[in-house]
Amino acid sequence: MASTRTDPLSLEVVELIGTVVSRYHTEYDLAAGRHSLTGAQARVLTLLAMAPIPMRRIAQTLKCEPSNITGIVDRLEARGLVERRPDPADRRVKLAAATEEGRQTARDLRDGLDFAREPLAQLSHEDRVALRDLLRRMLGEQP
Amino acid sequence: MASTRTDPLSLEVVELIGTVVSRYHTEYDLAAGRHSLTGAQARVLTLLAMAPIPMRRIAQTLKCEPSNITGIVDRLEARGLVERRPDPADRRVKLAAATEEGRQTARDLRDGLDFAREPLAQLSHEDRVALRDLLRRMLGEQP
DNA sequence: TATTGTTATACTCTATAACTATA
DNA sequence: TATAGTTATAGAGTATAACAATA
Repeated sequence: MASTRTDPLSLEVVELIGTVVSRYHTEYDLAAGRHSLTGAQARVLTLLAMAPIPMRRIAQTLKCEPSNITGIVDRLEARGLVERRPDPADRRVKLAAATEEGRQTARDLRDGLDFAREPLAQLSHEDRVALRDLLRRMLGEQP
Repeated sequence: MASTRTDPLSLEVVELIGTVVSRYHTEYDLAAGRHSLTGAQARVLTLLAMAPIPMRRIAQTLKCEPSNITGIVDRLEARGLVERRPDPADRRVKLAAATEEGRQTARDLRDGLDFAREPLAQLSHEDRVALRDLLRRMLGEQP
């Protein structure tokens, strides 16, 4: 088998994925902008809409330094989308949690992500099933 | 047919693509970092490695304001990876062009993008052909 | 007048290091 | 002493507005 890094087919797939990434990124930031959120703020809010988590774990999930999260949560908190709560089990920890308004904004954000509409609409149901299975396998998830 | 924005299959595909985007982004920035480049600098350099283009067109391609490009090209130029040239046809225009060292760095950057290695290696040749065709169709390119 | 690139400004994100309050 | 969160700082990316040179 040819190397996964140099054969023309793999290079083309990587380039196509690069195009998808660029397009997804553009539309994600657009959707965030409609709610006056930056991309980073939207990602944190989406995370917190699922469950309250400690500041440090937000940083781990987003792969950035914990000190950055302070400012991002500050700005989300100033807008009433997020709040900090004490952790009864460890008084050092602060749990960041989405407010009801924050959860609603997260839902709007997801529903407003146009990515699903235009590019995905090019594919039939069968195509989407095939794409889902390929992506699952590629990412090493369960079938 | 169910809405492309709300049916469970499409939502899962969008989520899977989100995971791919996150992973691609992480590895792209890692590859750029190995050359002491930021993501934005790496994207501009990759673009200029193909052909010299006016400052304004870089901004259009990257979907940002032209004023931002000044600083990014400044930093690439300070490292000898890029140079500004006059456009003989229009003295207002400056053409940004990769130097030989810049083109070599762009090649190293592409070859060092590990994305092709790990996730794509999970797929057989036939799988990659199928993925390529689905992505092409999704992005509205020629078969 | 319109366009190209730049400068100036302000905000956000990012990493690093030092600090505080807990553990 | 170790850890969680914060503050302070500096660099980079971003948008906006105003400017000089050229068309």
